[in-house]
This record gives sequence, structure tokens and C-alpha cells, in this order.
Amino acid sequence: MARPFHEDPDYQRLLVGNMRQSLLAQAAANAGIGGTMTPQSPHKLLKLSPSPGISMVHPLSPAKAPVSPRRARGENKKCRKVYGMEHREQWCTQCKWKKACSRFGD
DNA sequence: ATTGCCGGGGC
DNA sequence: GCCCCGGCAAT
Ligand SMILES: [Zn+2]
Repeated sequence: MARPFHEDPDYQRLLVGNMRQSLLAQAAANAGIGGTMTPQSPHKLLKLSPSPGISMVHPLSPAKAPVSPRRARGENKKCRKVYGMEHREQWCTQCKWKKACSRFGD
């Protein structure tokens, strides 16, 4: 291969993603939007596991994304995530224009 | 909903 | 060349 998978679309395509705004702060905001969550269930501390043994997290492997050593989205923090919309001026020019980030090459 | 980018558009 | 958004993909 003249060109190993260093520039494949898959790689670059998956070289994206990251969250920081809240990943959950959002959840909070979201909760506020739609319809208030359900702060119910006064007690729900049951033991669990009516069925013993069997079952684990992976009974099956349907076909998730083609496993690959790429940095799945959310782990990278670029200008946008690092600074936030409130500090757009701090982003690199490319990020400002919604282009490929030139500061963080990841 | 959100980041991140291409493609397309205005000046 | 500089500036930005629509819409898409992936999470
Ligand atoms: Zn950037």
C-alpha cells in the first residue's frame, strides 16, 4: 500500500468528535425543555438479578462500527469544545469558518 | 442535541 | 483572499 490507512476517509471521518459543553449539562438543559423528568420512585433499592448467572453485557455482537483504533468522537477537544460558542473568537480561524481545525491537527 | 467538516455562497 | 452558514455525518 503506497498509503497506509493514515489518510483514509474512515479515519479522518472518525477523527472527529468530543464533548465538553456538558455531555450532561445538556441533559440538565434537556430535562428542562421537554417535560420535566419524573422525580418519582421514592424507593427503588431492590436487589436485582432475578436470574442468576447467564447473560453479560455482550450476549451478541451485531455489528457495531467497524472497530478501529480511531479516537471516537468525544475524546478530542478542539477549539470549539475547549472554548465554547461563547468564546468563538478564541478558536482558530478554520474553526471559526467551520473548516478543518488547523490548530489541533487531530 | 452536539461537535466537526465539506461544500457552497457573499464580498 | 477573507468571511460565514446549510446541511451532513458521527456521537
Ligand atoms: Zn481549531
